[in-house]
Amino acid sequence: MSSLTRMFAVLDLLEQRALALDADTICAELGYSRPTGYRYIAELVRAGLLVRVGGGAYGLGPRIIELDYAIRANDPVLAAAQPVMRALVAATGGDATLAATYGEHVVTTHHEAGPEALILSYGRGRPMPMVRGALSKCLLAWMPRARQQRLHKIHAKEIKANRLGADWPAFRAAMAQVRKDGYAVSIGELDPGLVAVAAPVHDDEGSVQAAVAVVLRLARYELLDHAQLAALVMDSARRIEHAMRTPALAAPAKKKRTKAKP
Amino acid sequence: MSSLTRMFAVLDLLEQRALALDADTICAELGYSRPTGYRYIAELVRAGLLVRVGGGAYGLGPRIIELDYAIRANDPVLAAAQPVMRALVAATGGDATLAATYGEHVVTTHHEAGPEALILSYGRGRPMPMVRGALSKCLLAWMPRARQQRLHKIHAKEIKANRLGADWPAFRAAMAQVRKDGYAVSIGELDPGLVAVAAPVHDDEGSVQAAVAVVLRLARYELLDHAQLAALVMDSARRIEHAMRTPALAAPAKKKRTKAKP
DNA sequence: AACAAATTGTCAAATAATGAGATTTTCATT
DNA sequence: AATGAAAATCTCATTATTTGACAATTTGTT
Repeated sequence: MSSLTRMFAVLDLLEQRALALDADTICAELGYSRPTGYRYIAELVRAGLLVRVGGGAYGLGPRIIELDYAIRANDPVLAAAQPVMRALVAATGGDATLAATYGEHVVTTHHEAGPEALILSYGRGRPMPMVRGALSKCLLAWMPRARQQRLHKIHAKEIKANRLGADWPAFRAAMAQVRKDGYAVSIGELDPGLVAVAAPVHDDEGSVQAAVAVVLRLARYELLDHAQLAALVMDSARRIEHAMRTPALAAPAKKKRTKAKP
Repeated sequence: MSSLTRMFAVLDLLEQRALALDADTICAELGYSRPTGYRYIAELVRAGLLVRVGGGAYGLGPRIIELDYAIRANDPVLAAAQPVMRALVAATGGDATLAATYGEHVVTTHHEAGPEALILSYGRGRPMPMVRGALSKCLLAWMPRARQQRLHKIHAKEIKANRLGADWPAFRAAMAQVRKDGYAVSIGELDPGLVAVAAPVHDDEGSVQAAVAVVLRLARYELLDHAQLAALVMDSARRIEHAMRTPALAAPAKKKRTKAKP
Protein backbone atom coordinates (compact mmCIF):
# COMPACT_ATOMS: atom_id res chain seq x y z
CA MET A 1 0.00 0.00 0.00
CA SER A 2 1.38 3.38 -0.93
CA SER A 3 1.89 6.20 1.53
CA LEU A 4 -0.51 8.18 -0.62
CA THR A 5 -3.29 5.69 0.03
CA ARG A 6 -2.45 5.55 3.71
CA MET A 7 -2.60 9.28 4.00
CA PHE A 8 -6.03 9.39 2.44
CA ALA A 9 -7.25 6.96 5.05
CA VAL A 10 -6.95 9.88 7.45
CA LEU A 11 -9.43 11.84 5.35
CA ASP A 12 -11.79 8.88 5.26
CA LEU A 13 -11.64 8.55 9.00
CA LEU A 14 -12.29 12.24 9.53
CA GLU A 15 -15.23 12.14 7.19
CA GLN A 16 -16.81 9.23 9.04
CA ARG A 17 -16.18 10.48 12.52
CA ALA A 18 -16.87 13.89 11.11
CA LEU A 19 -16.22 16.33 13.88
CA ALA A 20 -12.62 16.22 14.93
CA LEU A 21 -10.16 13.69 16.23
CA ASP A 22 -6.89 14.13 18.06
CA ALA A 23 -3.67 12.93 16.52
CA ASP A 24 -3.25 9.98 18.82
CA THR A 25 -6.70 8.65 18.05
CA ILE A 26 -5.98 8.92 14.36
CA CYS A 27 -2.68 7.08 14.75
CA ALA A 28 -4.22 4.40 16.90
CA GLU A 29 -7.26 3.93 14.68
CA LEU A 30 -5.20 3.61 11.54
CA GLY A 31 -2.27 1.80 13.08
CA TYR A 32 0.35 4.41 12.31
CA SER A 33 3.28 5.25 14.53
CA ARG A 34 3.11 8.69 16.08
CA PRO A 35 5.68 10.36 13.83
CA THR A 36 4.09 8.89 10.72
CA GLY A 37 0.63 9.92 11.77
CA TYR A 38 1.83 13.42 12.52
CA ARG A 39 3.59 13.56 9.19
CA TYR A 40 0.42 12.67 7.34
CA ILE A 41 -1.57 15.13 9.38
CA ALA A 42 0.99 17.86 8.80
CA GLU A 43 0.85 17.18 5.10
CA LEU A 44 -2.92 17.35 5.01
CA VAL A 45 -2.94 20.49 7.11
CA ARG A 46 -0.43 22.07 4.76
CA ALA A 47 -2.79 21.27 1.91
CA GLY A 48 -5.65 22.75 3.94
CA LEU A 49 -7.63 19.53 3.83
CA LEU A 50 -7.37 19.34 7.61
CA VAL A 51 -7.34 22.06 10.26
CA ARG A 52 -6.24 22.04 13.80
CA VAL A 53 -9.23 22.90 15.94
CA GLY A 54 -8.94 24.06 19.53
CA GLY A 55 -6.58 21.88 21.50
CA GLY A 56 -5.08 18.84 19.87
CA ALA A 57 -7.86 17.88 17.54
CA TYR A 58 -8.02 17.89 13.75
CA GLY A 59 -11.05 18.33 11.56
CA LEU A 60 -11.82 18.74 7.88
CA GLY A 61 -10.22 21.92 6.56
CA PRO A 62 -11.16 25.06 4.68
CA ARG A 63 -9.53 23.91 1.50
CA ILE A 64 -12.44 21.58 1.00
CA ILE A 65 -14.84 24.50 1.06
CA GLU A 66 -12.59 26.35 -1.35
CA LEU A 67 -12.32 23.43 -3.74
CA ASP A 68 -16.05 23.05 -3.57
CA TYR A 69 -16.27 26.68 -4.54
CA ALA A 70 -13.96 26.04 -7.48
CA ILE A 71 -16.26 23.28 -8.66
CA ARG A 72 -19.34 25.45 -8.32
CA ALA A 73 -17.72 28.46 -9.90
CA ASN A 74 -16.56 26.55 -12.95
CA ASP A 75 -19.48 24.29 -13.58
CA PRO A 76 -21.16 25.64 -16.70
CA VAL A 77 -24.26 23.55 -16.06
CA LEU A 78 -24.69 24.96 -12.60
CA ALA A 79 -24.28 28.53 -13.79
CA ALA A 80 -26.93 28.01 -16.44
CA ALA A 81 -29.23 26.12 -14.13
CA GLN A 82 -29.41 28.34 -11.09
CA PRO A 83 -31.69 31.08 -12.39
CA VAL A 84 -33.90 28.55 -14.11
CA MET A 85 -34.17 26.55 -10.92
CA ARG A 86 -35.14 29.65 -8.98
CA ALA A 87 -37.93 30.22 -11.45
CA LEU A 88 -39.01 26.62 -11.16
CA VAL A 89 -39.17 26.97 -7.40
CA ALA A 90 -41.20 30.14 -7.72
CA ALA A 91 -43.62 28.52 -10.16
CA THR A 92 -44.21 25.30 -8.25
CA GLY A 93 -43.62 26.08 -4.59
CA GLY A 94 -41.46 22.97 -4.32
CA ASP A 95 -37.70 22.60 -4.12
CA ALA A 96 -35.47 22.17 -7.15
CA THR A 97 -32.46 19.89 -7.35
CA LEU A 98 -29.76 19.30 -9.90
CA ALA A 99 -27.70 16.13 -10.11
CA ALA A 100 -24.86 14.88 -12.26
CA THR A 101 -22.99 11.63 -12.72
CA TYR A 102 -19.45 11.83 -11.49
CA GLY A 103 -17.62 8.73 -12.54
CA GLU A 104 -19.75 6.00 -11.05
CA HIS A 105 -21.61 8.21 -8.61
CA VAL A 106 -24.68 10.36 -8.86
CA VAL A 107 -24.25 13.48 -6.79
CA THR A 108 -26.62 16.34 -6.14
CA THR A 109 -24.75 19.41 -7.30
CA HIS A 110 -27.29 22.03 -6.35
CA HIS A 111 -30.35 22.35 -4.20
CA GLU A 112 -32.48 25.44 -4.62
CA ALA A 113 -34.64 25.51 -1.52
CA GLY A 114 -38.27 26.48 -1.92
CA PRO A 115 -40.60 28.22 0.49
CA GLU A 116 -41.04 25.04 2.52
CA ALA A 117 -37.31 24.27 2.46
CA LEU A 118 -37.91 20.54 2.37
CA ILE A 119 -35.45 18.35 4.18
CA LEU A 120 -34.09 16.05 1.52
CA SER A 121 -32.05 12.97 2.36
CA TYR A 122 -30.01 13.66 -0.70
CA GLY A 123 -29.17 17.33 -0.52
CA ARG A 124 -26.04 18.69 -2.10
CA GLY A 125 -23.08 16.42 -1.59
CA ARG A 126 -24.86 13.26 -0.58
CA PRO A 127 -24.02 10.55 -3.07
CA MET A 128 -27.31 9.09 -4.27
CA PRO A 129 -28.09 5.54 -5.23
CA MET A 130 -27.36 5.04 -8.91
CA VAL A 131 -30.67 3.40 -9.67
CA ARG A 132 -33.22 5.15 -7.48
CA GLY A 133 -34.97 8.47 -7.74
CA ALA A 134 -36.15 10.46 -10.71
CA LEU A 135 -32.82 12.21 -11.21
CA SER A 136 -30.89 8.96 -11.38
CA LYS A 137 -33.43 7.48 -13.75
CA CYS A 138 -33.03 10.40 -16.12
CA LEU A 139 -29.27 10.22 -16.01
CA LEU A 140 -29.40 6.49 -16.69
CA ALA A 141 -32.00 6.70 -19.41
CA TRP A 142 -30.09 9.13 -21.57
CA MET A 143 -26.66 7.59 -21.10
CA PRO A 144 -24.90 5.97 -24.03
CA ARG A 145 -25.76 2.29 -24.40
CA ALA A 146 -22.24 1.16 -23.51
CA ARG A 147 -22.24 2.88 -20.14
CA GLN A 148 -25.82 1.82 -19.49
CA GLN A 149 -24.85 -1.79 -20.02
CA ARG A 150 -21.79 -1.54 -17.81
CA LEU A 151 -23.87 -0.03 -15.02
CA HIS A 152 -26.54 -2.65 -15.50
CA LYS A 153 -23.96 -5.36 -14.94
CA ILE A 154 -22.80 -3.74 -11.73
CA HIS A 155 -26.22 -2.87 -10.34
CA ALA A 156 -28.34 -5.69 -11.81
CA LYS A 157 -29.79 -6.69 -8.45
CA GLU A 158 -30.73 -3.20 -7.35
CA ILE A 159 -32.22 -2.48 -10.75
CA LYS A 160 -34.39 -5.55 -10.48
CA ALA A 161 -35.35 -4.70 -6.90
CA ASN A 162 -36.42 -1.25 -8.02
CA ARG A 163 -38.55 -2.64 -10.83
CA LEU A 164 -36.47 -1.03 -13.53
CA GLY A 165 -36.25 -4.32 -15.38
CA ALA A 166 -35.53 -7.92 -14.49
CA ASP A 167 -32.78 -8.30 -17.08
CA TRP A 168 -30.84 -6.24 -19.59
CA PRO A 169 -33.49 -6.18 -22.36
CA ALA A 170 -36.21 -5.28 -19.88
CA PHE A 171 -34.01 -2.55 -18.42
CA ARG A 172 -33.33 -1.21 -21.89
CA ALA A 173 -37.03 -1.14 -22.59
CA ALA A 174 -37.72 0.71 -19.35
CA MET A 175 -35.08 3.26 -20.20
CA ALA A 176 -36.48 3.63 -23.70
CA GLN A 177 -39.87 4.40 -22.15
CA VAL A 178 -38.38 7.12 -19.98
CA ARG A 179 -36.68 8.61 -23.02
CA LYS A 180 -39.96 8.49 -24.91
CA ASP A 181 -41.76 10.27 -22.07
CA GLY A 182 -39.01 12.84 -21.84
CA TYR A 183 -39.05 12.85 -18.04
CA ALA A 184 -39.05 10.59 -14.99
CA VAL A 185 -41.15 10.60 -11.84
CA SER A 186 -40.32 9.01 -8.52
CA ILE A 187 -42.81 8.74 -5.70
CA GLY A 188 -41.33 8.26 -2.28
CA GLU A 189 -38.28 6.48 -3.66
CA LEU A 190 -35.72 8.50 -1.77
CA ASP A 191 -37.83 10.22 0.87
CA PRO A 192 -41.23 8.94 1.92
CA GLY A 193 -43.95 11.45 1.18
CA LEU A 194 -41.93 13.31 -1.43
CA VAL A 195 -42.31 13.20 -5.17
CA ALA A 196 -39.70 14.20 -7.73
CA VAL A 197 -40.21 14.99 -11.38
CA ALA A 198 -37.00 15.14 -13.36
CA ALA A 199 -35.83 15.89 -16.86
CA PRO A 200 -32.43 15.54 -18.52
CA VAL A 201 -30.10 18.36 -19.50
CA HIS A 202 -27.98 17.72 -22.58
CA ASP A 203 -24.99 19.56 -23.93
CA ASP A 204 -24.86 20.77 -27.52
CA GLU A 205 -23.49 17.42 -28.63
CA GLY A 206 -26.46 15.61 -27.21
CA SER A 207 -24.91 13.83 -24.22
CA VAL A 208 -26.56 14.10 -20.80
CA GLN A 209 -24.79 16.50 -18.54
CA ALA A 210 -27.19 16.58 -15.64
CA ALA A 211 -30.80 16.25 -14.60
CA VAL A 212 -33.10 18.81 -12.96
CA ALA A 213 -35.98 17.95 -10.72
CA VAL A 214 -38.76 19.58 -8.74
CA VAL A 215 -39.41 17.96 -5.41
CA LEU A 216 -42.86 18.30 -3.88
CA ARG A 217 -44.83 16.91 -1.00
CA LEU A 218 -47.04 14.09 -2.22
CA ALA A 219 -50.17 15.95 -1.13
CA ARG A 220 -49.27 18.97 -3.19
CA TYR A 221 -48.24 16.86 -6.18
CA GLU A 222 -51.64 15.23 -6.26
CA LEU A 223 -53.31 18.61 -6.50
CA LEU A 224 -51.34 19.52 -9.58
CA ASP A 225 -51.83 18.62 -13.21
CA HIS A 226 -49.14 16.01 -13.65
CA ALA A 227 -48.74 16.47 -17.39
CA GLN A 228 -48.40 20.20 -17.02
CA LEU A 229 -45.86 19.82 -14.23
CA ALA A 230 -43.79 17.43 -16.33
CA ALA A 231 -43.96 19.89 -19.22
CA LEU A 232 -42.73 22.64 -16.91
CA VAL A 233 -39.76 20.60 -15.76
CA MET A 234 -38.87 19.63 -19.32
CA ASP A 235 -39.14 23.23 -20.34
CA SER A 236 -36.79 24.19 -17.53
CA ALA A 237 -34.31 21.62 -18.77
CA ARG A 238 -34.54 23.09 -22.25
CA ARG A 239 -33.99 26.57 -20.88
CA ILE A 240 -30.91 25.39 -19.03
CA GLU A 241 -29.60 23.88 -22.24
CA HIS A 242 -30.20 27.11 -24.01
CA ALA A 243 -28.45 29.13 -21.31
CA MET A 244 -25.47 26.79 -21.56
CA ARG A 245 -25.16 27.42 -25.25
CA THR A 246 -25.32 31.16 -24.76
CA PRO A 247 -21.74 31.85 -23.88
CA ALA A 248 -21.95 34.25 -20.96
CA LEU A 249 -18.66 32.65 -20.03
CA ALA A 250 -16.10 31.13 -22.35
CA ALA A 251 -17.16 27.94 -24.06
CA PRO A 252 -16.26 24.68 -22.30
CA ALA A 253 -13.81 23.81 -25.09
CA LYS A 254 -14.30 20.10 -25.32
CA LYS A 255 -11.06 18.36 -26.07
CA LYS A 256 -10.79 16.24 -29.16
CA ARG A 257 -8.30 13.51 -29.73
CA THR A 258 -5.75 15.28 -31.85
CA LYS A 259 -3.38 13.97 -34.43
CA ALA A 260 0.20 13.25 -33.45
CA LYS A 261 2.62 16.14 -33.37
CA PRO A 262 3.94 16.69 -36.92
CA MET B 1 9.96 16.96 -1.16
CA SER B 2 7.67 14.12 -0.26
CA SER B 3 5.49 12.31 -2.74
CA LEU B 4 2.58 13.47 -0.64
CA THR B 5 3.40 17.10 -1.31
CA ARG B 6 3.97 16.43 -4.97
CA MET B 7 0.66 14.73 -5.31
CA PHE B 8 -1.14 17.69 -3.82
CA ALA B 9 0.42 19.91 -6.43
CA VAL B 10 -1.94 18.18 -8.84
CA LEU B 11 -4.89 19.39 -6.81
CA ASP B 12 -3.50 22.91 -6.71
CA LEU B 13 -3.07 22.92 -10.46
CA LEU B 14 -6.58 21.65 -11.04
CA GLU B 15 -7.99 24.27 -8.74
CA GLN B 16 -6.21 27.08 -10.58
CA ARG B 17 -6.96 25.91 -14.08
CA ALA B 18 -10.26 24.80 -12.71
CA LEU B 19 -11.99 23.09 -15.55
CA ALA B 20 -10.11 19.97 -16.50
CA LEU B 21 -6.67 19.06 -17.70
CA ASP B 22 -5.40 15.99 -19.48
CA ALA B 23 -2.81 13.76 -17.90
CA ASP B 24 0.02 14.87 -20.15
CA THR B 25 -0.55 18.53 -19.40
CA ILE B 26 -0.49 17.78 -15.71
CA CYS B 27 2.73 15.81 -16.01
CA ALA B 28 4.35 18.47 -18.15
CA GLU B 29 3.22 21.35 -15.98
CA LEU B 30 4.45 19.73 -12.80
CA GLY B 31 7.51 18.07 -14.27
CA TYR B 32 6.54 14.50 -13.49
CA SER B 33 7.30 11.55 -15.68
CA ARG B 34 4.27 10.04 -17.26
CA PRO B 35 4.02 6.94 -15.07
CA THR B 36 4.45 9.02 -11.94
CA GLY B 37 1.87 11.53 -13.02
CA TYR B 38 -0.55 8.77 -13.83
CA ARG B 39 0.11 7.16 -10.47
CA TYR B 40 -0.73 10.38 -8.65
CA ILE B 41 -3.80 10.90 -10.75
CA ALA B 42 -4.92 7.34 -10.16
CA GLU B 43 -4.48 7.82 -6.45
CA LEU B 44 -6.49 11.03 -6.43
CA VAL B 45 -9.18 9.47 -8.57
CA ARG B 46 -9.36 6.52 -6.20
CA ALA B 47 -9.87 9.00 -3.38
CA GLY B 48 -12.53 10.75 -5.48
CA LEU B 49 -10.72 14.06 -5.35
CA LEU B 50 -10.36 13.91 -9.13
CA VAL B 51 -12.66 12.52 -11.80
CA ARG B 52 -12.04 11.53 -15.32
CA VAL B 53 -14.23 13.69 -17.50
CA GLY B 54 -15.05 12.80 -21.10
CA GLY B 55 -11.93 11.82 -22.99
CA GLY B 56 -8.58 12.08 -21.34
CA ALA B 57 -9.16 14.99 -19.02
CA TYR B 58 -9.31 15.13 -15.26
CA GLY B 59 -11.25 17.57 -13.11
CA LEU B 60 -12.04 18.05 -9.45
CA GLY B 61 -14.03 15.11 -8.15
CA PRO B 62 -17.25 14.38 -6.31
CA ARG B 63 -15.49 13.55 -3.09
CA ILE B 64 -14.92 17.24 -2.60
CA ILE B 65 -18.64 17.87 -2.72
CA GLU B 66 -19.17 15.03 -0.30
CA LEU B 67 -16.54 16.26 2.12
CA ASP B 68 -18.05 19.70 1.91
CA TYR B 69 -21.32 18.11 2.85
CA ALA B 70 -19.66 16.43 5.82
CA ILE B 71 -18.42 19.81 6.99
CA ARG B 72 -21.83 21.41 6.61
CA ALA B 73 -23.65 18.50 8.17
CA ASN B 74 -21.44 18.46 11.24
CA ASP B 75 -20.91 22.13 11.85
CA PRO B 76 -22.93 22.95 14.96
CA VAL B 77 -22.66 26.67 14.29
CA LEU B 78 -24.08 26.30 10.82
CA ALA B 79 -26.97 24.17 12.01
CA ALA B 80 -27.86 26.74 14.62
CA ALA B 81 -27.37 29.67 12.28
CA GLN B 82 -29.34 28.67 9.23
CA PRO B 83 -32.88 29.28 10.51
CA VAL B 84 -31.80 32.48 12.22
CA MET B 85 -30.18 33.68 9.03
CA ARG B 86 -33.33 32.94 7.07
CA ALA B 87 -35.25 35.09 9.50
CA LEU B 88 -32.67 37.84 9.21
CA VAL B 89 -33.03 37.77 5.44
CA ALA B 90 -36.78 37.93 5.73
CA ALA B 91 -36.62 40.85 8.13
CA THR B 92 -34.12 42.98 6.24
CA GLY B 93 -34.47 42.04 2.58
CA GLY B 94 -30.70 41.71 2.36
CA ASP B 95 -28.49 38.64 2.20
CA ALA B 96 -27.03 36.98 5.24
CA THR B 97 -23.55 35.50 5.49
CA LEU B 98 -21.70 33.50 8.08
CA ALA B 99 -17.92 33.31 8.33
CA ALA B 100 -15.43 31.50 10.50
CA THR B 101 -11.70 31.53 10.99
CA TYR B 102 -10.09 28.34 9.82
CA GLY B 103 -6.49 28.32 10.90
CA GLU B 104 -5.19 31.52 9.38
CA HIS B 105 -8.02 31.99 6.92
CA VAL B 106 -11.40 33.60 7.13
CA VAL B 107 -13.87 31.61 5.07
CA THR B 108 -17.52 32.24 4.37
CA THR B 109 -19.26 29.08 5.54
CA HIS B 110 -22.79 29.96 4.55
CA HIS B 111 -24.59 32.43 2.36
CA GLU B 112 -28.32 32.72 2.76
CA ALA B 113 -29.44 34.52 -0.36
CA GLY B 114 -32.12 37.18 -0.02
CA PRO B 115 -34.76 38.30 -2.46
CA GLU B 116 -32.23 40.26 -4.47
CA ALA B 117 -29.67 37.42 -4.37
CA LEU B 118 -26.77 39.81 -4.28
CA ILE B 119 -23.63 38.77 -6.06
CA LEU B 120 -20.98 38.76 -3.38
CA SER B 121 -17.29 38.52 -4.20
CA TYR B 122 -16.89 36.45 -1.09
CA GLY B 123 -19.63 33.87 -1.28
CA ARG B 124 -19.22 30.48 0.32
CA GLY B 125 -15.78 29.05 -0.16
CA ARG B 126 -13.93 32.18 -1.16
CA PRO B 127 -11.20 32.83 1.37
CA MET B 128 -11.60 36.43 2.52
CA PRO B 129 -8.91 38.90 3.47
CA MET B 130 -8.13 38.58 7.15
CA VAL B 131 -8.40 42.27 7.86
CA ARG B 132 -11.17 43.57 5.64
CA GLY B 133 -14.92 43.42 5.86
CA ALA B 134 -17.24 43.48 8.83
CA LEU B 135 -17.11 39.73 9.38
CA SER B 136 -13.34 39.67 9.58
CA LYS B 137 -13.34 42.64 11.90
CA CYS B 138 -15.67 40.86 14.28
CA LEU B 139 -13.64 37.71 14.23
CA LEU B 140 -10.48 39.70 14.90
CA ALA B 141 -11.98 41.87 17.60
CA TRP B 142 -13.15 39.01 19.78
CA MET B 143 -10.10 36.81 19.34
CA PRO B 144 -7.83 36.13 22.31
CA ARG B 145 -5.09 38.73 22.69
CA ALA B 146 -2.34 36.24 21.82
CA ARG B 147 -3.80 35.35 18.45
CA GLN B 148 -4.66 38.97 17.76
CA GLN B 149 -1.07 39.96 18.32
CA ARG B 150 0.27 37.16 16.14
CA LEU B 151 -2.05 38.17 13.32
CA HIS B 152 -1.15 41.79 13.77
CA LYS B 153 2.50 40.94 13.25
CA ILE B 154 1.71 39.08 10.05
CA HIS B 155 -0.74 41.60 8.61
CA ALA B 156 0.62 44.86 10.05
CA LYS B 157 0.77 46.56 6.66
CA GLU B 158 -2.70 45.61 5.56
CA ILE B 159 -4.10 46.57 8.93
CA LYS B 160 -2.54 50.00 8.63
CA ALA B 161 -3.73 50.37 5.04
CA ASN B 162 -7.25 49.55 6.13
CA ARG B 163 -7.15 52.12 8.92
CA LEU B 164 -7.51 49.56 11.65
CA GLY B 165 -4.58 51.03 13.51
CA ALA B 166 -1.09 52.20 12.63
CA ASP B 167 0.59 50.05 15.26
CA TRP B 168 -0.21 47.37 17.80
CA PRO B 169 -1.64 49.66 20.54
CA ALA B 170 -3.76 51.53 18.02
CA PHE B 171 -5.00 48.25 16.58
CA ARG B 172 -5.84 47.01 20.04
CA ALA B 173 -7.77 50.18 20.72
CA ALA B 174 -9.69 49.83 17.46
CA MET B 175 -10.57 46.26 18.33
CA ALA B 176 -11.63 47.31 21.82
CA GLN B 177 -13.98 49.84 20.24
CA VAL B 178 -15.56 47.17 18.06
CA ARG B 179 -16.01 45.00 21.14
CA LYS B 180 -17.58 47.88 23.00
CA ASP B 181 -20.01 48.54 20.12
CA GLY B 182 -20.83 44.87 19.92
CA TYR B 183 -20.84 44.86 16.12
CA ALA B 184 -18.85 45.96 13.07
CA VAL B 185 -19.89 47.73 9.89
CA SER B 186 -18.07 47.78 6.58
CA ILE B 187 -19.08 50.05 3.74
CA GLY B 188 -17.89 48.96 0.33
CA GLU B 189 -14.84 47.24 1.76
CA LEU B 190 -15.29 44.00 -0.10
CA ASP B 191 -17.80 44.93 -2.77
CA PRO B 192 -18.39 48.49 -3.87
CA GLY B 193 -21.93 49.60 -3.17
CA LEU B 194 -22.54 46.96 -0.54
CA VAL B 195 -22.69 47.38 3.21
CA ALA B 196 -22.24 44.63 5.78
CA VAL B 197 -23.22 44.73 9.44
CA ALA B 198 -21.74 41.88 11.46
CA ALA B 199 -21.84 40.52 14.98
CA PRO B 200 -19.85 37.77 16.68
CA VAL B 201 -21.13 34.36 17.68
CA HIS B 202 -19.51 32.88 20.79
CA ASP B 203 -19.63 29.38 22.18
CA ASP B 204 -20.64 28.70 25.75
CA GLU B 205 -17.07 29.20 26.90
CA GLY B 206 -16.99 32.65 25.42
CA SER B 207 -14.64 32.20 22.47
CA VAL B 208 -15.66 33.44 19.03
CA GLN B 209 -16.86 30.69 16.79
CA ALA B 210 -18.09 32.70 13.86
CA ALA B 211 -19.61 35.97 12.77
CA VAL B 212 -22.97 36.66 11.10
CA ALA B 213 -23.66 39.56 8.82
CA VAL B 214 -26.43 41.12 6.82
CA VAL B 215 -25.34 42.47 3.48
CA LEU B 216 -27.36 45.28 1.90
CA ARG B 217 -27.12 47.65 -1.01
CA LEU B 218 -25.80 51.00 0.19
CA ALA B 219 -28.98 52.75 -0.93
CA ARG B 220 -31.15 50.47 1.12
CA TYR B 221 -28.83 50.68 4.12
CA GLU B 222 -29.13 54.43 4.16
CA LEU B 223 -32.90 54.20 4.37
CA LEU B 224 -32.73 52.05 7.48
CA ASP B 225 -32.23 52.98 11.11
CA HIS B 226 -28.62 51.96 11.59
CA ALA B 227 -28.84 51.42 15.33
CA GLN B 228 -31.89 49.24 14.94
CA LEU B 229 -30.25 47.21 12.20
CA ALA B 230 -27.18 46.65 14.35
CA ALA B 231 -29.41 45.57 17.21
CA LEU B 232 -31.15 43.12 14.91
CA VAL B 233 -27.88 41.56 13.81
CA MET B 234 -26.63 41.33 17.39
CA ASP B 235 -29.89 39.74 18.39
CA SER B 236 -29.51 37.21 15.59
CA ALA B 237 -26.05 36.36 16.87
CA ARG B 238 -27.47 35.85 20.33
CA ARG B 239 -30.19 33.62 18.98
CA ILE B 240 -27.61 31.53 17.18
CA GLU B 241 -25.66 31.18 20.40
CA HIS B 242 -28.79 30.11 22.16
CA ALA B 243 -29.62 27.54 19.48
CA MET B 244 -26.11 26.15 19.77
CA ARG B 245 -26.52 25.60 23.47
CA THR B 246 -29.83 23.84 22.97
CA PRO B 247 -28.61 20.38 22.15
CA ALA B 248 -30.77 19.31 19.23
CA LEU B 249 -27.74 17.21 18.39
CA ALA B 250 -25.24 15.70 20.78
CA ALA B 251 -23.01 18.20 22.55
CA PRO B 252 -19.75 19.08 20.80
CA ALA B 253 -17.79 17.40 23.62
CA LYS B 254 -14.84 19.72 23.84
CA LYS B 255 -11.72 17.83 24.69
CA LYS B 256 -9.79 18.75 27.77
CA ARG B 257 -6.19 18.05 28.41
CA THR B 258 -6.43 15.01 30.60
CA LYS B 259 -4.14 13.69 33.24
CA ALA B 260 -1.64 10.98 32.34
CA LYS B 261 -2.77 7.40 32.39
CA PRO B 262 -2.49 6.05 35.93
C1' DA C 1 -11.28 -2.72 -39.04
C1' DA C 2 -7.49 0.11 -38.33
C1' DC C 3 -5.17 3.54 -36.16
C1' DA C 4 -3.45 6.81 -32.73
C1' DA C 5 -3.76 8.37 -28.32
C1' DA C 6 -4.24 7.11 -23.53
C1' DT C 7 -3.01 4.21 -20.08
C1' DT C 8 -0.77 0.49 -17.66
C1' DG C 9 3.07 -2.89 -16.85
C1' DT C 10 8.20 -4.16 -15.95
C1' DC C 11 12.22 -3.78 -13.19
C1' DA C 12 16.63 -2.31 -11.31
C1' DA C 13 18.59 1.95 -9.19
C1' DA C 14 17.90 5.35 -6.01
C1' DT C 15 15.48 7.78 -2.96
C1' DA C 16 12.45 8.63 0.51
C1' DA C 17 9.41 6.70 4.21
C1' DT C 18 9.47 4.50 8.64
C1' DG C 19 9.40 3.92 13.92
C1' DA C 20 11.70 3.81 18.60
C1' DG C 21 12.91 6.79 21.69
C1' DA C 22 14.64 11.27 23.15
C1' DT C 23 13.64 16.11 22.99
C1' DT C 24 11.40 20.30 22.52
C1' DT C 25 7.31 23.16 22.31
C1' DT C 26 2.75 24.43 23.72
C1' DC C 27 -0.59 25.75 26.82
C1' DA C 28 -3.98 25.36 30.81
C1' DT C 29 -3.44 25.88 35.41
C1' DT C 30 -1.26 27.41 39.73
C1' DA D 1 5.33 34.48 35.78
C1' DA D 2 6.17 29.49 36.82
C1' DT D 3 4.83 24.84 36.42
C1' DG D 4 4.11 20.34 34.53
C1' DA D 5 1.72 17.34 31.52
C1' DA D 6 0.35 16.66 26.94
C1' DA D 7 1.27 17.62 22.11
C1' DA D 8 4.39 17.85 18.57
C1' DT D 9 8.94 17.43 16.57
C1' DC D 10 13.62 15.65 15.90
C1' DT D 11 17.33 12.12 15.05
C1' DC D 12 18.98 8.44 12.53
C1' DA D 13 19.85 3.81 10.95
C1' DT D 14 17.10 0.41 8.55
C1' DT D 15 14.05 -0.89 5.12
C1' DA D 16 10.69 -0.62 1.95
C1' DT D 17 8.84 2.33 -1.74
C1' DT D 18 8.96 5.32 -5.19
C1' DT D 19 10.83 6.42 -9.60
C1' DG D 20 11.39 6.70 -14.73
C1' DA D 21 12.91 4.70 -19.30
C1' DC D 22 10.90 1.66 -22.26
C1' DA D 23 7.61 -1.68 -23.81
C1' DA D 24 3.08 -3.54 -23.95
C1' DT D 25 -1.64 -2.91 -23.73
C1' DT D 26 -6.07 -0.88 -23.70
C1' DT D 27 -9.36 2.49 -25.22
C1' DG D 28 -11.93 5.20 -28.22
C1' DT D 29 -12.47 7.40 -32.94
C1' DT D 30 -12.53 7.75 -37.93
